[in-house]
Amino acid sequence: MSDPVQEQVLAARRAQILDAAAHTFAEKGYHLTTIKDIARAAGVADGTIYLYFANKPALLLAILDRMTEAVRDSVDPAELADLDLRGLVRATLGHPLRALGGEHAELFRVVLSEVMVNPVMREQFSQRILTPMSQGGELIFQQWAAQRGLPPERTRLLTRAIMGMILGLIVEWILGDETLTTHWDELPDFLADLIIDGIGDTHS
Amino acid sequence: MSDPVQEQVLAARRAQILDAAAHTFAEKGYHLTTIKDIARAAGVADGTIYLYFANKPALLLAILDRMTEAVRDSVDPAELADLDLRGLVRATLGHPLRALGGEHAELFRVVLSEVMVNPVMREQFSQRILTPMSQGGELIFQQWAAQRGLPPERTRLLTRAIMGMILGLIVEWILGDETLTTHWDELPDFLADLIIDGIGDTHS
Amino acid sequence: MSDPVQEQVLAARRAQILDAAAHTFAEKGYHLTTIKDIARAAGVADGTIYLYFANKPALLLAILDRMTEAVRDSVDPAELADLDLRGLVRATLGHPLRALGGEHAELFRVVLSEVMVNPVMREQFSQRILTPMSQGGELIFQQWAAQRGLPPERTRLLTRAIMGMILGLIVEWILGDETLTTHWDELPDFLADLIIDGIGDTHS
Amino acid sequence: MSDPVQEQVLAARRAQILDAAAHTFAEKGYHLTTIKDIARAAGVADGTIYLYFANKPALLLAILDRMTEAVRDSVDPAELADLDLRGLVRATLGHPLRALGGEHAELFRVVLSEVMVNPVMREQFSQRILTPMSQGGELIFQQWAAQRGLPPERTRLLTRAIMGMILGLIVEWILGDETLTTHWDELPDFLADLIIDGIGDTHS
DNA sequence: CATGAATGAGCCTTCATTCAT
DNA sequence: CATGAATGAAGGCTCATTCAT
Repeated sequence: MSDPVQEQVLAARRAQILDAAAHTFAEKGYHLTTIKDIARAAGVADGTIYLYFANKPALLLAILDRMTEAVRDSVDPAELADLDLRGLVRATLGHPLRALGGEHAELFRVVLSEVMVNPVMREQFSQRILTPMSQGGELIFQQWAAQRGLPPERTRLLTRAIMGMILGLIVEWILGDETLTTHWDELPDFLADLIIDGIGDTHS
Repeated sequence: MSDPVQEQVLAARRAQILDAAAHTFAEKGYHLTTIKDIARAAGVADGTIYLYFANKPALLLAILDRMTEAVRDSVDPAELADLDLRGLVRATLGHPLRALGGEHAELFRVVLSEVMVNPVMREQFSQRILTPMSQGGELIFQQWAAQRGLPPERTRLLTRAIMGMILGLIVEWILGDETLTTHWDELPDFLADLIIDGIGDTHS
Repeated sequence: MSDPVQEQVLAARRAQILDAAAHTFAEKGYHLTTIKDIARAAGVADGTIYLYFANKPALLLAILDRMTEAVRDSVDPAELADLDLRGLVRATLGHPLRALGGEHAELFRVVLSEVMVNPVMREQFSQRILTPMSQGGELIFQQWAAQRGLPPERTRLLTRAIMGMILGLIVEWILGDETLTTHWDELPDFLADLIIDGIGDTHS
Repeated sequence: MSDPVQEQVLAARRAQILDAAAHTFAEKGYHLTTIKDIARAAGVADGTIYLYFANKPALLLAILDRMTEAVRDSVDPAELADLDLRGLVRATLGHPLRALGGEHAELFRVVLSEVMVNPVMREQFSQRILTPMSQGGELIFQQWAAQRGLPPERTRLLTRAIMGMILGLIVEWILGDETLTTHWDELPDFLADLIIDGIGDTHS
């Protein structure tokens, strides 16, 4: 049990199964994937999976855990320290767009799909991904808003709006929007300008 | 067959089944709902459902059809005619937020969940909801963009960003964000201001 | 009820349904044919069929009845009267080979298939087709056997052997034997020679 | 997988299921037999059957395979080597009459019934049973026919006629002919005489 | 720990039959 | 008599989960 070598082996096997699950889920979707599919992809027996995970939903939850870490690790607070507003917004937008819009997209699609429909997953997703993002975003804008004398209510809505934009763009992208596929890399800049300057002709 | 009264009866029964399906899907999700569940909810026998719909997926598609009509009917072009930019944006945002965020939300959740994972549903959703919205949005901004000398590319991205914001906010709201639940009605105004003016300190 | 015109109409409708059933059974087989298939082919409603036939098996039984008549009608006792042995055998063989091997074959296939497995059909088939054929055959050979001083036992076996040959050849033909398809018309002559002369080299 | 003991166990279970299927099919017919029936008869769970057979038709095909082997094993070429014509014909007839007419008859009935109606089964039956029998028979008669200067065409028809006689007699027997039931054992001798000598009064 | 054969509840779907119109 | 919508029992098959080896 407490043998560190043994623990490593177990952790490795767990990871191997989770890799297989992620890969298969991404390919066929959660409901169309069978435990047998995952076992085959992982090169283990069906029963083995139940030595590492309680059941099929637990696999998806574990994948969500992993995604949580990936998102968390992609944020470097130090990096945000000396940026001006535009840089800040640009960075805030760029991270999730890159983290979730890249190769993890197929998996994110499956997770989000289940999150929308499964209460347990929804709760976990909110707690681990959405809430931290909201709070992080609010923190960033709070300071700036205080200087401008804006009510905190606005900050909260602003954060939601920006997060929504990110989430929605990823969804649109997942659904196959060609314009987004082509211009994905330009988005952070474009959106930062949009959010900061708006589109309005304020001088006329 | 061609008896108009009989046709009405059949249409009513179809609607009755579809109502039951929508209700049950919304409650338990698509995959956890059985045909028996729907039949019971509709007060008909299992087999009766197959007189009106080819199979289970067809029920979901029919629901998507219904949603399509609901969204389409909620837009009144005449209403948009003499609005200024701010009013235009406000209206553009308000419609889908109300149409999909209101009572149809539970259903929208199920549909979107399946759309993300099921190619057939995705195709239909893109064709019937997303593409019309994109084109409508682009049309609206095109004229305005032409006056400002902006490249059409920007118009396209702008449309996506705004649509994304709408979609993402609905998703966030579905996932249970309290701030959004509380301030849902203020969103159109708030977002219109954000999009037109931006948050930036333009005078300094 | 006793209105002769009305009776004609009813008989015609019954025949129309039976035609449709025969046609559909022949095409798809008994078990793969649905009442709806037959109704469509007959141009009537599903329920109408039950006004003329008790249930699905009854349709097959009625078809067997029809086949019985067809076989019976194809035999003309007068024709057999002044034939010599060879002619007699030839005629005896030719009739069923033509009656069941021709266009009725598809239907005969279905009937025989069900006869082999369904006790009720088997009983009927034996009573109406097999037994009459046996008795007819025995009658024909009896007289001839008596002249030769053969025991009646032999006559009975001989009849079975010849009937078996006919039945078996039809089955082989149904199963797609090419040699038989090509030489079907020569069979009566060939078989008559075989049965009468044998293949043996009787002089050596 | 490659454990020979385990393989034996699996083969035994497969046989056990196939036995149960054969028994139940023979009793109730193919279409009236449910997977549950077979499972119960085999003493296993429904799902277990699908670990050994792809689906219900596969069970029937496997039974056909078994019958093929039984027929093949019943033929001993060496035994036929030094027989005269009469002995040869007698042996040729006796084998299938015993192989298919004995205890396998019930099963043969079901198989033949389905063969007549199901293209896949028909193809398999032709390939595995009918064609080998034809070719075997042709081979046997060819040599003899060559000596007599008969055209090969006749040999082919002769083989079909004899095979047809066998097949047809089995069918008649299956359908419950009492004369055949009583005199089944005498058939090979009787038929051999009939085929070789014919019934004709060759001297008159 | 690993295996994978076995389980059996449960799902979607079909279709013969009925009966109100 | 004719219709055809409605019924609901039943069937083939899948697959998450267990447990003896």
